[in-house]
Amino acid sequence: MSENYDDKKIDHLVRNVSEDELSDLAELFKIFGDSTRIKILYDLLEGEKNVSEICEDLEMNQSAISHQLKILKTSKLIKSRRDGKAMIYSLADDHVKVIIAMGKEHVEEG
Amino acid sequence: MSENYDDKKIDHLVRNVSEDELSDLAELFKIFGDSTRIKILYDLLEGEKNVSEICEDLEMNQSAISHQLKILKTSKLIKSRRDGKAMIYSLADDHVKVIIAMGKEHVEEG
DNA sequence: TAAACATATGATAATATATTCATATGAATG
DNA sequence: CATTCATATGAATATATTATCATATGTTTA
Repeated sequence: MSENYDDKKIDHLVRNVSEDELSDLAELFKIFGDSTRIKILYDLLEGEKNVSEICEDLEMNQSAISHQLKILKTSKLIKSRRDGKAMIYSLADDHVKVIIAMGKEHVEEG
Repeated sequence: MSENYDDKKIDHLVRNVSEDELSDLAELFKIFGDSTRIKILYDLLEGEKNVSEICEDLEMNQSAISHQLKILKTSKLIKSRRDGKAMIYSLADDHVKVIIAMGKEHVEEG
């Protein structure tokens, strides 16, 4: 991540957002709006992990995790590669970190 | 808004987030994860508005809007004051703008 | 190549959520 | 003070979503 967010950049990003773009945004935030998924994303901030590791970290069963991994992958928030029998997942980009950080700041101040 | 988000600040915010905090974050993002609510929030970026104005802007009926306004207010994303017969709503803080901006940047690049 | 291992997937049931309709509340006004 | 206007709210319905269970797929290894 090499970007820097100041007032000017934020104002520019927020200008002229169409209804369709707002709907896309809602879909994106919906992905973050589930505690299982956000825990998976946060888990992957530590680095790439396979499904079993994520299951252990979250103390949840494999099927539930796999279902949520699929949703996260469809949303392009994570990517995967195969390593032998295992599937290894990692974050697709740095926005996850920024979005979590922004949310945390709001929650902290509330 | 007078803050500036750089890598260092973001990394610090993202450090040591507890399970409970992640659940709170999920709840926050869930609020953004509905197109009616995010449209209301975006509408209020223009400034404070009463319920009727929001209904017209979104072309939705008053009851649906009021229900969502209540959810937004409970989440402390908006605040309200009375002006005669009207209730006037406005954003509670600047995080809304930042969170929408971050989301938009992700959506644009996807 | 059969068995074991890791993950994915489909169906189901339980739960949550959004909108609508009807109506209640609260303020202004003739 | 009765009516109108603006908003809020409760109930009901429709829809979406999540976790679980059972099982399928794909990979390695004995």
